[in-house]
Amino acid sequence: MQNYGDYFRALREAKNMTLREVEKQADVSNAYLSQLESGKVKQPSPLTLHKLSEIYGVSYDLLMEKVGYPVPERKEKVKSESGKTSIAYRVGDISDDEELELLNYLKFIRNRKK
Amino acid sequence: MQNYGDYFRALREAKNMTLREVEKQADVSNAYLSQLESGKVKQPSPLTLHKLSEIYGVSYDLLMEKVGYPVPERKEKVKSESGKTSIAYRVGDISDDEELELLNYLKFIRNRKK
DNA sequence: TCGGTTTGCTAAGTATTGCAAGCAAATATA
DNA sequence: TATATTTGCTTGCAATACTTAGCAAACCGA
Repeated sequence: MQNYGDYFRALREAKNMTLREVEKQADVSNAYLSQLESGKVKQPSPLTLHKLSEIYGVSYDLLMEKVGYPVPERKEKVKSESGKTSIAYRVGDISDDEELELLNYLKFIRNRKK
Repeated sequence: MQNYGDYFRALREAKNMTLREVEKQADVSNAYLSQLESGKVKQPSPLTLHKLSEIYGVSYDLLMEKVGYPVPERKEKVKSESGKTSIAYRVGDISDDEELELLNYLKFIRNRKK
């Protein structure tokens, strides 16, 4: 995993693009791209990876994983009508009692504001 | 959220943890955590966010989005004018301000019975 | 009250991301 | 051949993530 620079270079060359072409489209300097491809960059920022993923047509997740960032779990359950998952999702794990109190408090907040 | 430092602080206090407790579990210095919570850090690394997400029991995705990193594409993800993920995707109809209030109230709840 | 411990914070330092400028070799154009 | 342009690369720099060391106030038991 030391040499994902080669991987980025392969992606670019597969698209027959020059460093300066990628620079223009991704708004990332050709200097930095060169460093990236020669293994002199350890962990490019998620934003940079996101731009490159769009240009090269590979998934953002894949690039995140390539450079060693934790990758979000896919099976995250995220939606609920009752609001339980939703509140825990934003506030952290909570007990049923706490959930009830929070929902009541949320109601209080909203009535107060009116 | 402009100052997500408050959010991280609320998460920690809702768990009744000290900076040094989080430091131990996350292997992130208490000094840096303090800077993070007081808004002196712009974009903590994905690895740091991942560790904190596990300790605080919130989703890694949520923290990534909070600090402004691109989040992996999801099926029906819709962007609002502000660029943030829309309410339709976000679970529950909870604003950032409400979220902070809920976290602070949760902290109150948990300290109350001691 | 006193001495130790806890807690949050700041200061200073290291390492890395990413950029602007510019160099050297290859390639194109005359 | 001679000149200009393209291409990848290196150097020096600013910004920032993150650490170690340590300070000041609050806390706590004797």
